[in-house]
Amino acid sequence: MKDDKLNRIFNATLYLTGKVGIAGLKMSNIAKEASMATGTLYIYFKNKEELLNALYFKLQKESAPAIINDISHLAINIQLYKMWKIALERLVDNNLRIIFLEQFVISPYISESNKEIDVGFKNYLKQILEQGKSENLIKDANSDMLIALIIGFVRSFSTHIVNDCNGHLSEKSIDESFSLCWDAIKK
Amino acid sequence: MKDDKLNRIFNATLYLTGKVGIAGLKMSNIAKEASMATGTLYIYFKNKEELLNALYFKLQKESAPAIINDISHLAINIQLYKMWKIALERLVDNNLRIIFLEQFVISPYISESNKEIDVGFKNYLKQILEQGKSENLIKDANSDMLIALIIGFVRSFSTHIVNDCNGHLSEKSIDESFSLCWDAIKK
DNA sequence: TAAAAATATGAATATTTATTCATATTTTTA
DNA sequence: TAAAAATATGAATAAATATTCATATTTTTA
Repeated sequence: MKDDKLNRIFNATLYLTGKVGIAGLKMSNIAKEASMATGTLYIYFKNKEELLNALYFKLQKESAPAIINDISHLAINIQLYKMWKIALERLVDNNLRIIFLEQFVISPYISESNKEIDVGFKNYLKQILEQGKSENLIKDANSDMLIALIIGFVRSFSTHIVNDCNGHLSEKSIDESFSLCWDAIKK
Repeated sequence: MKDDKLNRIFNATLYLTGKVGIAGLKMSNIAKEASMATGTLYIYFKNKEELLNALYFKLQKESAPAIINDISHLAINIQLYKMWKIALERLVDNNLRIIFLEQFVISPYISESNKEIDVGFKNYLKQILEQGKSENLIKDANSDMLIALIIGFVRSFSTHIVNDCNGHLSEKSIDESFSLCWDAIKK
């Protein structure tokens, strides 16, 4: 199955990036981790650069919030809570992705075309925040500042959960952390 | 002057890490950026690994908060404000350091001895927060969660200032961002 | 099911990049 | 200030790692 091989390659790459960083990534190790011969990697990708760019592209695509339309009719704080929950759960489940994405964007491997793709998450968040401000629910602070708080916190907290709590994220943690977040941004 | 050469090497390494990541770091480029011959690097460092570890060690040492003792008699919110301000200003001034540190800790270059060094900042923050809880000023939430919010926000916001505001950090920004932070953690 | 096509292998080769070293320059010593 | 020591140079070499390719295996086609 072709997709299976691709996934094995991608998973191996993510796993190894978390372990040794992009600086330590070797094609031979990726192949070994994916249980295949080094040469096989070159059947699926022209070279290392294309492999990494393909993975980046896939991760970017997947990180687009799938739930945007379903929640737009809800109250702002509920929308934000749902986004918070989904983002936090995703980050905990996919902590390796963050490491890869953050390193990749400043690595020498990133292609020009991939540079242009950007997370819709931020824009969507911004939109909700602006609406919240107009409804007088959210502080009238600079949106970028509010976004920095939300995104910085969710990332930092998810890393803590992964590193110090063995990846176990309780409902209580989700609710309490969102509560902190909400207290910061609410009017 | 020996120190000058060392600084040139360190600055070149930081600069290039910001530009191409640790994955893209080449001894020849470091030398060129520092305006010296490649061989000269090997007079100051045994090899690439030692150069990077030395830089990491230096950054870690410098990041220890120098002002701890001066402010411990002040009210908790003032202590936190001062720490916030200093941390934010430092991060904006030294954004390249964060990039280096974050990549380095999971790179294959980090030595065992350097793994043990850790930031006193978190511990100090924890201490202040615990005191704040006992004085009923800070929410009775898990300290690691509060720390994640503070550190995540300050990092994320400093990155925004560097990337989108040309590194210009106004007093207003410092105060407003701290105000968000304080609203999140205060009782 | 036999030939053709596609996929897989990993040792051999090519490429990149770290490191060395013979030589040159600068600084220190006495 | 002249010899000795320290520092600097960058082309040559060594080492690490990406990529290819002759060969083997598996899958598809008809």
